[in-house]
Amino acid sequence: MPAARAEGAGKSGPTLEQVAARAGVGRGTASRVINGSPRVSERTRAAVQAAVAELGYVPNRAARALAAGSMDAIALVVPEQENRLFAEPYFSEILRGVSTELGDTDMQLLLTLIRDERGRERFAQYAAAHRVDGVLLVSVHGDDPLPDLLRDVGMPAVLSGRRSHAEHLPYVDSDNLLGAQMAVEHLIGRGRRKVATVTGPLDMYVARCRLEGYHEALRAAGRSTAPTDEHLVVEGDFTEEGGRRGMLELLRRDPEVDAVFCASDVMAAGARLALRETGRDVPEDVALVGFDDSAVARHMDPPLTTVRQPIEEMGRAMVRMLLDLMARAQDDAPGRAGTGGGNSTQDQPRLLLPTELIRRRSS
Amino acid sequence: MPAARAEGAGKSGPTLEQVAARAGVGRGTASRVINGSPRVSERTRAAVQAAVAELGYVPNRAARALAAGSMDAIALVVPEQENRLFAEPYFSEILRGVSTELGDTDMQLLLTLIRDERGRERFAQYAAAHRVDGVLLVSVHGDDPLPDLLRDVGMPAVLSGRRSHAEHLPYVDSDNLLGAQMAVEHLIGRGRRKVATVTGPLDMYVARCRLEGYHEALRAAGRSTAPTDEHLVVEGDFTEEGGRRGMLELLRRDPEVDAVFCASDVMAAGARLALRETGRDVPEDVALVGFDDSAVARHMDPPLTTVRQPIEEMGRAMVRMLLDLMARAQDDAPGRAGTGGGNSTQDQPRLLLPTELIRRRSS
DNA sequence: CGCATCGTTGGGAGCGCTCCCACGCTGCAC
DNA sequence: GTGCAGCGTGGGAGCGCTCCCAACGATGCG
Repeated sequence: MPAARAEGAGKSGPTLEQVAARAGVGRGTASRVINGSPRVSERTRAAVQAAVAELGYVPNRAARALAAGSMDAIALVVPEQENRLFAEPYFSEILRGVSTELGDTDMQLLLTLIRDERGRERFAQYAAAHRVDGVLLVSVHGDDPLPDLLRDVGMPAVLSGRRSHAEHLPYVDSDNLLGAQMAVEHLIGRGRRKVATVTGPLDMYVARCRLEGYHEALRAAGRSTAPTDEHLVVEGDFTEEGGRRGMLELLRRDPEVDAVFCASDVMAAGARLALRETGRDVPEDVALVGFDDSAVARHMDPPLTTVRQPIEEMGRAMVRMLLDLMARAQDDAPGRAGTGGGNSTQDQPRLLLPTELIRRRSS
Repeated sequence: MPAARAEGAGKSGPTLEQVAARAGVGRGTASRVINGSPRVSERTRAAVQAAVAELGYVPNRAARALAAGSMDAIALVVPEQENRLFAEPYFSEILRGVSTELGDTDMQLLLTLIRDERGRERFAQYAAAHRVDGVLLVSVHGDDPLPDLLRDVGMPAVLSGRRSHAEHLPYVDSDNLLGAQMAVEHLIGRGRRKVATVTGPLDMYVARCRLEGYHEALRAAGRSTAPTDEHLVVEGDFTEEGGRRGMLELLRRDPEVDAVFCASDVMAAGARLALRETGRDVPEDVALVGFDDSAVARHMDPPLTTVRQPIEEMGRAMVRMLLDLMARAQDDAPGRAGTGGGNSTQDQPRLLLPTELIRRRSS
């Protein structure tokens, strides 16, 4: 047992070279073992692995990235628009899912909050220069140029949530329509006669989906969806105050409303406020259902029936999808132009995860 | 205006070499301009900057890191213990602060969730190999070996929150003691006679601080803090159910309790539940104050009086502190052993940010 | 028995950058 | 006029790694 220990005392750990030397093999061979190449004899592999363990070798990412041309890192990009989605459990759960799924890889997670135009541009440039291998885009607005920009420079990217029905980029989304439909069907099933809704801002696709789910449920129940009944639909903005105002407006239009589906829990909280102000009980006078199953829902009085999305799973799925895209990009690059496979830009991966109704006392 | 554009078509952007060539200077000079070295003539600087702009040059981080030995990246480490602190606004606000402050640097933010022992070890090794330049540790437990390990390998690190009164590592914390004291003084000021408290888990320093603030306020008001009054102190665990049980226990010990300071909003929500179960009104029968000013507080019925910490500012301060430490480490390394400065390990930077009482209807 | 083949292996050639040494050149003192 | 700082500057030498090609011994075949 040679007394090899005094090397690389202060700083950075041992190098591949040192590992190779200790294992009595060449640099190339050591590299092969570490990267799991099959073309190595069992004996050699064992020797190198022993050396790695003894020296506590950790590959230098920078060197690896430089030599291999890939960064072993993906960016999670969060546009910090009014930090709405940010404080919600949404973000942290996505993060947890992403991180969990990434834990098995030795891919790095780079977190990028985009605050303004300047930040966006900076990131765009950064991505264009291929400083990351892939990008996860959380809650992009429909008019954000970033997604298409990324596609143009050939940077693999996955969206959380579609921007429109015809989303042409890879995405993972939850089934907002069906979720909303279930919520409203639940309300109808409880015998409610006048089921109204406070929608999200209708320039957001997610809001339109939930509204459509509302309509779908009414239609399925054989109830009119005629324009004359549109007075039971009010557009909100996903804020508490918006929910409150929406509820007040509904009550003004029709005091006999006995159920409201709010397109977000926060708006439901606002609606709850309005109901209290006007002396109505929940759920006796008006049943309330939200969407998101955020903390607010559990803590409302009464606890709010709501629709849960599998957010953590969405994060995980996004990562899986992105890694897949990255591998595909990797394979496509070297030569093989028109193989039999035919991965046209048309078959972008997409995934719709199921939503679930959480019944609580508000309905 | 030469028609130079067809270079580096598909992949990665232009290199320093290309920039230098275009500017008609050497590689070294171009590097100097880009890194803002003062030893460059004005003319040359302008020429290089023009070339950079024309080519859309973005330095290759990997190469820079490899050559310079620094990674231009810091890690934000979040131990994902029961994801408690994670869902709270705490985490997202810290993140916002960190990200904002980092926006001015071109430092990268690496997010690392540590889920288990294995993850911890992995990160420790990672850090030991100097794969990042600094570490931000969020909500470490007192028995976590990571902080000291980082110090041992000379990795700059800043904690959010002390682990004990004698924290010997750089930290940023909020004034929990004074915050709690203000809360309880407020309760006393409102004429409450029997002010109780549900603490956090007392093996956490933050919980002990808040408890001490409670005692301090009582003492300042000339009220007994004798052991006989300890029946007004119940240990909770920062969970809703813990708060509920704590409140029930308090009520059992003394049904005439008329005010409770809960060491977290979530526990206050639990306490609120218990009060409702036992038919007590808030604030008429029992006044309630929480801590954190989380979303729950605003949405409780009635809205919860609570203590706000400047969390985003804490994030920013942590980054500033860490960058400072990193610069210092940078300077210390080259030669200059015992300069006049005398930066012994004793004067670790530390910062205590003020807390603020947010008055709402629950008190 | 010689030659092609295959499974392994060693190590050179960079990846793009920073560091640093050496090289003009100018300006000034001698 | 010679000497010598000092400023800008160019470019070599790596940083630690992966990629790849040549080389090697052990086989298998004609």
